[in-house]
Amino acid sequence: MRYSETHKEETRKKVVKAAAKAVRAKGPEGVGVAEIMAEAGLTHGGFYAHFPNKEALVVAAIEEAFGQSSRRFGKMTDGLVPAEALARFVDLYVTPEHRAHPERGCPVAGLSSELPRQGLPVREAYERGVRSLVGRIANWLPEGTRDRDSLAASIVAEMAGTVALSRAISDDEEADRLLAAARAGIKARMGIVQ
Amino acid sequence: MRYSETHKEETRKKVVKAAAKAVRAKGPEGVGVAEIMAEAGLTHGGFYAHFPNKEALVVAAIEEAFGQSSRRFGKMTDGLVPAEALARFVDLYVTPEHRAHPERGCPVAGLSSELPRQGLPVREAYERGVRSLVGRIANWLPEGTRDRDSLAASIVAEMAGTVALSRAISDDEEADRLLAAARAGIKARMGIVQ
DNA sequence: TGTACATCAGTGAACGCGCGTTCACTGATGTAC
DNA sequence: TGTACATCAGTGAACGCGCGTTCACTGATGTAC
Repeated sequence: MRYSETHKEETRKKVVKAAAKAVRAKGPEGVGVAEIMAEAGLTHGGFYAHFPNKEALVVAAIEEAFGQSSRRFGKMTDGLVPAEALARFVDLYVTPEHRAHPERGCPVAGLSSELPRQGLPVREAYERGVRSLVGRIANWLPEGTRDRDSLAASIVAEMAGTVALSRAISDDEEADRLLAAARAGIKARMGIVQ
Repeated sequence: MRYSETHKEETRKKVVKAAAKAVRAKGPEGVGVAEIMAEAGLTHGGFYAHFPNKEALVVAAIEEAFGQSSRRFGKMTDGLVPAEALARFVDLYVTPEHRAHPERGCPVAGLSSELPRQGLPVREAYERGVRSLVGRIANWLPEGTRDRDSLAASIVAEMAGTVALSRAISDDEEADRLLAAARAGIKARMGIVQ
């Protein structure tokens, strides 16, 4: 073979990573086939050797984006007891840093409003990602909690909604105050729950 | 004149209303000049007698959308004392009804993730709308509350984030449980604040 | 009172551009005989 | 060992379509003289 055995798979990964970044930064419509291929060092024609169409790339990109976020947050809360892990998570998620970098942030914060309008395969990939994130949070909630999943989903919604809204506020300091108020609110809520 | 004196203004209003519906349902990129003009009973060529470009229409549509939502929610909380108004607002906003109808819902819930990527005029219009909504909520918070605006913004983020996330959950009952959990959470938080 | 011209909302063809997708082709390597 | 053919990731031109924008034109009415 002209290329190593893993070559094609490596190329695919490069393409998906570039797409994961683009989909977070610019949304599903902002992912351009030619642009993504160029970022992976290729020309656009070769795209269809890897994916049947653009939608398949967006699906893979969303899965990759959730996977990346999951691994990053996983590492940072690893070994902590549930209550600490949850507090840590909130302190990592609801931050000016996260507000400033959608391109490597949580897909829920970056795509929440537009994703429900996508085609079924994309929505399904997104929903799987949401469920996985909600599941992680749910596991950190006290065992006796009633309807843990709904509560966890509600916390995810609150955090993601806050980061999304903070991005709409042009004044940095004002946005920081919103983020701080939200962190306090979520933590207070956790206190109530326990 | 061929048309009545108010004719052009009426046409413009029709166009803006159609655009306000479209921008909520499909986002700024989902607003098509030809489609909007057709909904107003006109052909696309006449568009530029009313707006310099599509972006100006999107700006007007966002202003209209916030205005509509504001008037609707205003009516429904009119005359209530602050705490009641806030509770009423939450009960109207965080609902299956709102989840099911983005096309007449709050622009924050429908556009939060994609709006920060728009051009400056659009972002500014959106930010004005957000501020107006936040201001309304802030006025309902007890006077002694520290940093009312940030707290109000955080509540808006929570409500809008919840509705947006609920739209990503395909199972209706599961989505309803999320909405109920969020309503309870927000109200509990209001209890803390007071 | 009549004629020529101005006004202006709206029409519809056309243009340009971006973008997803297709397809004939390339060129390096593996395989059959 | 050599020759012909198969394989396959990638190339780059071309196609088709949607969509924002432009522009010459229409036709009804108002105005100047």
